[in-house]
Amino acid sequence: MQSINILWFKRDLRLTDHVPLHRAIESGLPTLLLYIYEPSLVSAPEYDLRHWRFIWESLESMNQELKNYNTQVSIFHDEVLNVFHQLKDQFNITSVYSYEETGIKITHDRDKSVQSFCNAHKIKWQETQTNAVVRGLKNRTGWAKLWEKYINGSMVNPNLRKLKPIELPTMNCGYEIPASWKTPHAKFQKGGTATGLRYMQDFFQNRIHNYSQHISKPLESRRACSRLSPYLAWGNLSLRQVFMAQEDHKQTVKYKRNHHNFSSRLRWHCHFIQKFEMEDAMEFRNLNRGYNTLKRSENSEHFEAWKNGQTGYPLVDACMRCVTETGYMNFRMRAMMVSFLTQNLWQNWKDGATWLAQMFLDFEPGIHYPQFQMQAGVTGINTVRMYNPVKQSQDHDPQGIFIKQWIPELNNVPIQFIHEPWKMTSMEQTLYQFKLGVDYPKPIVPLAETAKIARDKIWAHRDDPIVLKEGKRILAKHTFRNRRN
DNA sequence: TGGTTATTAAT
DNA sequence: TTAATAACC
Repeated sequence: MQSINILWFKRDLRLTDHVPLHRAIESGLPTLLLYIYEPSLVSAPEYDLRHWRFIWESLESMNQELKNYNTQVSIFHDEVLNVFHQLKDQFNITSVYSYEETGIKITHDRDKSVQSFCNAHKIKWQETQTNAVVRGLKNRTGWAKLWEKYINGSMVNPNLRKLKPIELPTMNCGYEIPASWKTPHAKFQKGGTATGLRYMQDFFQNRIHNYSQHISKPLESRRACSRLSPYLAWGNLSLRQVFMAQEDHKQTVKYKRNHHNFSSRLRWHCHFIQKFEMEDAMEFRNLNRGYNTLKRSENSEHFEAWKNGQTGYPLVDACMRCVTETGYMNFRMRAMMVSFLTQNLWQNWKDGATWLAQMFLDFEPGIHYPQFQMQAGVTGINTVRMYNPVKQSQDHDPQGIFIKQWIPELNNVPIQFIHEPWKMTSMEQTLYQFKLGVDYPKPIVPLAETAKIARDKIWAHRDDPIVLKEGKRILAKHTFRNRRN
């Protein structure tokens, strides 16, 4: 039997700055490049067609480049262990190389079973640290230094010329790859390193000058922000690749404020993933278990209204519809959507987190859950930020252009009512041929009242002894101790 | 990178 | 009376 190594791609769909691929190639053995679509992940509620499509585009982009080296990524659609078992029957597998994944429970459990499989068959599984996320830390002491070390390290570009092609026998591995995964969709960003690089170059050359000014605006942010999030989430680009490009470009401009603001957000990226890496129960439970006793309501009608953009609050509804259609939303509006669900509608964060995971093309578990819980106010260490959608609307979409783009029912509503259509009198509704409650819903909950109730409850609960005790634990584990407060 | 309300300072 | 600031949720 032929001895081979396996390079198992997960959320690292690229060929540049790829340490495991480099190590696999340099080992000297022929390396099988492998990607596996897993049915158990495909059926998980966090994932959506948009993700499988993005992955397909990423793989195609890799295979396009690999043509020059007479090889391809082998793509399967079956459970990982089934694929590994069949490969083991065909080859003498020496090592499996991959990146460490900070994922949801399904992928974590799968990794544990892969580890047992490897142990049982004397296969060495060599995992490499992903970006600046460090496995096995007990607290954050020294983590900032590790981040610096990673970000200032050199890129590791594998020598693809050394790849030795492998004849793969016909294998009976699971299912066809659905045609819908291979069909591009114009409204979503296209996957692949080449596309990611084009976004990056365009950002630094043409768009970053509006970054700080437009970052909070639902419409303008779509152009002024980098739009690199899906390429980072799926590993089309490495974090330091983006960071270094930013540093290089910063040297060429006079005003560095935008670069500074952008790079500070690149810093936050690994900070949150590290938090989830060290506290993966956040996928299911409140980080601060003191909040378990603060009960939320369960109202499926409210939840459905939120999901479908039918809450009666124009900016909330526009954002929800937009993210469903396009997979992207800027940070502030994401925070507002979550704030409305968990504070005004007083719903648990879990179902909302699952839904938006599905909708965000850039779904990154390690950022998603910590952010969601912070916004839901269940960490006990962050101040609760409750967004007023009317104020956000007046501040960041004053002309209602974004709102009207996503809520055509409001097309007839004049600008003075676009943020608060419920304030139109029946005479004005007749005048503008718009009927509240017919053309567009009345607000499903009163804004000021629900906000006050939520604020009072959340803040009263801050003094709960378990919240305080947990707060201390969380601070010690997840924040930088050498800092004051 | 919140919002609301009470308090104080500035006209 | 209003703008700025602090306190509180």
